[in-house]
Formats: sequence, structure tokens, C-alpha cells
Amino acid sequence: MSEELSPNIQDYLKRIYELTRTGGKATTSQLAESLGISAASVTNMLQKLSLTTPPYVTYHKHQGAELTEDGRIAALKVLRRHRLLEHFLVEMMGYTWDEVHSEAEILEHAMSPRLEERMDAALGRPAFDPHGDPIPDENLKLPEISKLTLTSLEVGSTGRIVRVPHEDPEVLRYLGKFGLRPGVAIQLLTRTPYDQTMRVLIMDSGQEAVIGPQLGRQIMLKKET
Amino acid sequence: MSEELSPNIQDYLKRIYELTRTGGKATTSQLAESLGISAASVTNMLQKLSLTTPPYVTYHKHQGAELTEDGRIAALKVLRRHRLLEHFLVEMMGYTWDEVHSEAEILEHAMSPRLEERMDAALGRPAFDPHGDPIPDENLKLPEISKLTLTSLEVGSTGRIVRVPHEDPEVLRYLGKFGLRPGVAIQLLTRTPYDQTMRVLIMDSGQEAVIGPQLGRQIMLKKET
DNA sequence: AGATACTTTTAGGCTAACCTAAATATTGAT
DNA sequence: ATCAATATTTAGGTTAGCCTAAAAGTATCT
Repeated sequence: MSEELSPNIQDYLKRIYELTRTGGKATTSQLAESLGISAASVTNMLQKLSLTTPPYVTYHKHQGAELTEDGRIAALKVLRRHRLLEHFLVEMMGYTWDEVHSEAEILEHAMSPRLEERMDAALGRPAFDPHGDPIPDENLKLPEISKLTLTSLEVGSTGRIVRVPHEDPEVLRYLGKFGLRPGVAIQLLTRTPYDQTMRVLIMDSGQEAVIGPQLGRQIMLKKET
Repeated sequence: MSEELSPNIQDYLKRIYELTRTGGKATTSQLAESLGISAASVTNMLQKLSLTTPPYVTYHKHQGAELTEDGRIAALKVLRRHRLLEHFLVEMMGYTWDEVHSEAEILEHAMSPRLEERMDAALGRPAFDPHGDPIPDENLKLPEISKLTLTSLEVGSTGRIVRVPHEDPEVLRYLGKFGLRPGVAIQLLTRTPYDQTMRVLIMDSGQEAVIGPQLGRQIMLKKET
């Protein structure tokens, strides 16, 4: 049964996990887009992954895919390695947070269980990666996370950033420029009526940053005041 | 031209490098044995590698293969990553020296140039890995190494270990038990006439170890007295 | 020099992923 | 409810590496 999944399959499962985390199913075209391959290839793989023993996804023609419990476990294992690696690259190798995602994307498939354990220990068993994404523990339990986004924060109220998006280096460099990183306290100054653009005060530095609604939806906060 | 060689090809080149380091050519069956695949597959790959532009090996039917300069460069790049990783795993991840080879064998193919550089810097640009194997520097220059083996040391004379074999975990655990590691001073006490078995004194601890000629040929020393 | 043993190569196949083009199903607008 | 647009699937093909079995070449021993 536990036949060691190929890097490819691990990537599929990870994407399905991410695409379905807020509920619903992952469609063929979402997966094709996200993996940078053709829709036809995705269909093939989904068929395959739903017919293995055990199956890793449930899949019905034209209706998209969801993870089975086995698939979810496999996805969380990859996610754990990915996020440990990101933390490691920043803490021990001097990476900036915009450099780590693509590097971890490859290393995660070359990491043995032994290295996973030793690295976790060497880093002090961190619960979050540099972007605030939760790191599943060795039993794949995820720490509690906030569900409040910047986009849904009331104007005038304050909060502490707990999580930012993690993939796009350009976005991360923009956020980094203003010191917008997990742990930082901010106040939402204004939100424009039609396009929802926000002005945000970084409380420690007194700096202000402008954040669009798209990005704001991916910045998670813990209510502070 | 620089099309990023596949992990497979990198492994072939690395093996050829190792098999031809003391001169001569690598034969099909040596490579098959060493890579754990069939001789037919090796023949195919050697043909392919000798017909690329640029070619990575020179190869003539039934006569084995040698690296071209391009091949040698590619092999040294892999070797550098491999040995940096071994050093890293011991120094920063708490590995023992018998655990690192197989782990580095996989990670070396997932390491970006950026990580190579950062890791080299984080480790203080080491010149040797935990087994005493020389680490090519960023220009792929190798540090000078001793050519004296334990097998060719005169009975009664002393030396300092500079290098031990690196692949076989069992051998490494055996050596480790006696503290036989690079940097340690030893004296060759006896060598039996017919089978060449040696008794060695570890000078710091006063312990003695027995070493066969096969193994002795792979332990490199610097003459001391 | 011939016979046997060993090594290497050739020939033909397999699998995992990917692709494009064509066929089919679903969705959304009238 | 129909039709066009979009999404998905099917069909057929490619490439990189691997395999086995059979053919061919090389080496060794007398």
C-alpha cells in the first residue's frame, strides 16, 4: 500500500488540498492552470489517482476532484516538509522570505523522514513558517489559525498580522518594504467605497501602505483592540 | 547548450568520474554494477552522452567511457553539492557520518545554485567533508590531497588520518567506534605477511584497531614522523 | 587456433508524464 | 429550451529511463 508517491503525484495532491481548503472541489482547469500543464494531462492523472488502492482522490467526470483521507494525509506530509524548509531557509541559510517558496517546492520531494525530523528539531519545532502558514506537526495536526482577513476588518480597528500570501515573490517584496509581516500590529485607516482599496498604518514604524482588496483577502489578522 | 542535466545523467557522470579518477576508463559493467541497473541500459546512456552537443563522455564500443572536459565539470558540480550537503548534515542537522551519504545522494539533485552558495557560506566554506573527501570550491578547484594510504605506510611509522571511505555505513560505524576519523593520529603497529591485515594504534586513546588491506587502501594519511 | 566464458551491444518493450487535436458535456444567455 | 461558448474528456503520440533476451564481440586457456 504505502508505495512512496512520486513527486508529481505529491504536487497534484498538494494543489488539490490548497484549492479545496475552503471547501468545494478542485476543477480540472484550476489544477491545469495551477500546475502549468494541459487540462488533458490533469484528467488522466485524476482518473489514475481515483482508481489506485487506496484512492487518493474522489473524482467524477466533469465534476472536479476532492481528496480522500489518504490523499489529505499525503498532502499534509508534503506541506509539512515544504513549510519546515521555508522556515529553515530563512532561519539558517539567510534567505529572504520572497526566495523560499520555489526552493522549497523542489527540496520537499528530496527530504527523507529522518531529515524532516532532524530539521524540525534543529529549528525548535516551529508552528508557523515565515509567511505565517501553519506547519503541521509530526502527527499532521495543524495549529489553530485566525480566519479574519484584512478585507473584512472594520475601518479604524487594529489587528496583528498573522499570515500573508506565500507564493508571489513580488508581493512579498512589496509587503516586506513596509514591514508588513506576521507579528506586526496595524490599523486599518480607510477603505474606498467602490474598489475597496485600503490604507493601512503600520503601528511600530508609523508608515502607511496601500493594499488592494485582492491582496487584502490573503492577509490574515488577529483582532487586537 | 547548458540544458540542465537530468539527475540520472548527473549520477552517470559522477560515477564515471569516481571510476576513472585513478586513470583508465569506466567499463559498461562497472557502471551497471555501481548504478544498480542493467548493462544494456548503461550502453544506451553512454551512446547518448557521447553524441550530445557538447558530448559529456568519449565512448567507443567495447572500450568503456571517459569524461570530456564538459563531463568533468558537470561531475565536479555534483560532487561539490554532495560533499557540502554531507558537511551540512553533520554540522547543522546532527547526523552521524554513516547516515549522510545516501541522504546527500538525493538532495544533491534538488539543490539550486543559490542554496549551494548560501550553504557554503553558512558552513564557512569548508574544504573537506566529514569523511575527508575534498570539496571543490566555487570554481571547482580541488584542494591538494595526500596520496599515502594506510596499506602503503611502513610498519612502526605514524601518520594522521586525512580521509576514509564514505559510502558504506557499516564501515563508517566500525571506524567511528575506534575514533578513526580525519584528524586523528595513528601508528601502524603490525602488518601480517600474507594477508596484509594491520594493527593500528590510535594515539590519543591508546586503543587498537584491526584493519584489512581492502579497507586500508581506502584510508588516506599524512605522514607525521 | 579453437572453444568456452564473459562482456557488451542490439532489438524490442514497458511505464510515467507529458502533449495536441478532436469529440463531448456543461453552462449561461437569449 | 436552444445554442454558443467554455470546460472536460478521449484518442493517439512523444520522451526519458528502465528492462529482458538474443546476438555479437573479446579474452582466456590449452
